[in-house]
Amino acid sequence: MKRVTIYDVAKEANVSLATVSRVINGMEIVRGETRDRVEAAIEKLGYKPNAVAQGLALKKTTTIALVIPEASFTYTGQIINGLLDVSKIYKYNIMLHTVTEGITEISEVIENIIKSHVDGVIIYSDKLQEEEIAILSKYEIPIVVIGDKISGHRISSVYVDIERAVEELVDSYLDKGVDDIAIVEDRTHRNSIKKMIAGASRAFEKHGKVFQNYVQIPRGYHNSYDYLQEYFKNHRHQLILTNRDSQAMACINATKEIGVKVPEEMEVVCLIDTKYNSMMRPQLSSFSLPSYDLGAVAMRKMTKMLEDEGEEGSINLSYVYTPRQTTKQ
Amino acid sequence: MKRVTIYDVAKEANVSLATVSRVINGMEIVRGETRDRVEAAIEKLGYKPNAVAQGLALKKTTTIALVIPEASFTYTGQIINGLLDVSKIYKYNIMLHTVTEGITEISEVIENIIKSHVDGVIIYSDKLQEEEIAILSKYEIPIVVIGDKISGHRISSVYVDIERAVEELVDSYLDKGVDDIAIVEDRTHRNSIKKMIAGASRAFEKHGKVFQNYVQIPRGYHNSYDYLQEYFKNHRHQLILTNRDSQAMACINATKEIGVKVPEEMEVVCLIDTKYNSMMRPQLSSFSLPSYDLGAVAMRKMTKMLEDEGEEGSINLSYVYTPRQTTKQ
DNA sequence: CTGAAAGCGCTAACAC
DNA sequence: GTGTTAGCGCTTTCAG
Repeated sequence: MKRVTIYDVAKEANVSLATVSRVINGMEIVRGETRDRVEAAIEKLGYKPNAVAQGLALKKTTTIALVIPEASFTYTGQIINGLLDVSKIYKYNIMLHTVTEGITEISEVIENIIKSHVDGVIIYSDKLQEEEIAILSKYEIPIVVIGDKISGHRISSVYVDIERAVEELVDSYLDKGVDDIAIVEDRTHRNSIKKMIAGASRAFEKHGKVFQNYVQIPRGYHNSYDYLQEYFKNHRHQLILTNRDSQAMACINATKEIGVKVPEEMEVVCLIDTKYNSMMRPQLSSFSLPSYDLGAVAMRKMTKMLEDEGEEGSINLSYVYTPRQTTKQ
Repeated sequence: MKRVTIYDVAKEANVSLATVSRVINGMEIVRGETRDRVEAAIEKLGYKPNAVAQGLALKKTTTIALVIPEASFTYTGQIINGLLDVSKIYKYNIMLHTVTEGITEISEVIENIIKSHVDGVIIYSDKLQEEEIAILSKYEIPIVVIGDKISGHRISSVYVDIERAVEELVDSYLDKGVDDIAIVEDRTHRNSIKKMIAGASRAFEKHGKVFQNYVQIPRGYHNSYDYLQEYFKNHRHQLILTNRDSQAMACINATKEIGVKVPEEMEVVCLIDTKYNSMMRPQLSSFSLPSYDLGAVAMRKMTKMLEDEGEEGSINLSYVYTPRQTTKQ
């Protein structure tokens, strides 16, 4: 079937293409009888407006680009779900881009996005590339950043204050006299880890102490598991903080085989968990960061920026700490 | 910064826009000196070709639409990764669409895709909507279906023969005299379940028996867990087959609390697992369907269809059964 | 209320 | 080799 255009419809309905354009755009000024005729023609021909041509004429593509780190969608999946649900409401399409350290040059992705003429871009990346954002800004593309507090001209953000979360938790432990606290520092989420450490440091400082325990583990469950098994042979901590549930599980599984009891001898808390947490034993105490909301709110913010110019700002989403079986109380 | 167009570049370089078009498309016929001048202008102005305009002129958007069920990216995530890696190589953009029963009308998504004028669409959906495929075909949009064997004019597919996988497994158990075998029938993956049952049925038939055990569970881990706990109070099976690792875990956790020993008293095998399988105890015996490859091969197939017309066909990807701790041997 | 025509940015013959 | 020009399909003044 040859793609039918607005001309075909116009001819069929015996009107000009301008009129057809008016009815597909729901303009009220078209006379009822004419409208019916056009709609009949559209129906008969199976006409669908060409979004590409509309995009050209309107300088507006109604699609926004989403940039995420590839790898485990276990975490980003929820963000995507939130984003898509909202994008559906506002009729935006989503162009998906992933960046993988070493594999995908982020600059290529940015280049691509610029060429695409998307209406905006939502970036969720652990390592926020100032430089890339600057380029996008130069082309005046509205940006919403997920996970980092940052704002500016045509730039908004949605984030969770990880630093404060960790600070509060560590603070409460220090109050109880627990001060052998360690943060597992994976290679994949440097930025988050930095914030976690900053939060812990602040809490320690408040107690006149200095925080310095971070355990650097290699990437991937198996590697970190092996590493941790070795590590725990001659290290012990009262509380371990990790970024992801998988890392927390690696710690727990590694110590289990050496006979360390969780939570009696070692407590464990992670920032982000997945649905698998409810299937695992012990169930991890976690902050359950609101992933779905991060996505949904980011998309909502984007639509606002697109509709009423100058709606920039950063939104701080709240978290809920949920103690489960890996902490004492 | 006002978006610079091909005209601006042409003026800056003192050539016609046709020449600029030639150099950005890498046509060799441009004289070296001219090319340099144009490239200098492009660089100076920060010009990026407008993909929308190119799309209109070429009737080719170099973007393909991906349709997946929303919800758990834990499984589809790998498919997406495979797809994106390949799409990067061939310079295609991915438009992400999700369909959720009850929330998103699939017909709306299809409508959207048609308007977008994508070059092709890759569909991964448990319930393959013949009707939707028919509509896409009508508009002559090349399709690659993931997970179902189907092909036709401009339609290809990439799948794993689940039916055979289950048949072989069940057959081997029947050979050993184990015949109290049940399949967990979740509400979410009807199509897969149908194939699993078909496979089991064939094996049973071969042994002069008839398969009839399917346990219908509700959606979601908690619901199914509760349901199964009730169920196992007065039902026992020697072997349980599930679609996802989460469902297998629900069975295991539900029976554990009643004192059923896995794998001694009950064996469990799932079709698809995730990275969490290596963290859980017991580790599930599984088929580990090649999710990443499904995505990668599907995308590769799509590029082939797009380049050389008439490359349709269906590709059967192989699986590997990996016995772990939930089966006896 | 409807039509004619210019223009969105780029490609692809077709001339020169 | 390089420029001219006619579209690609749609929106949007501006007339009528």
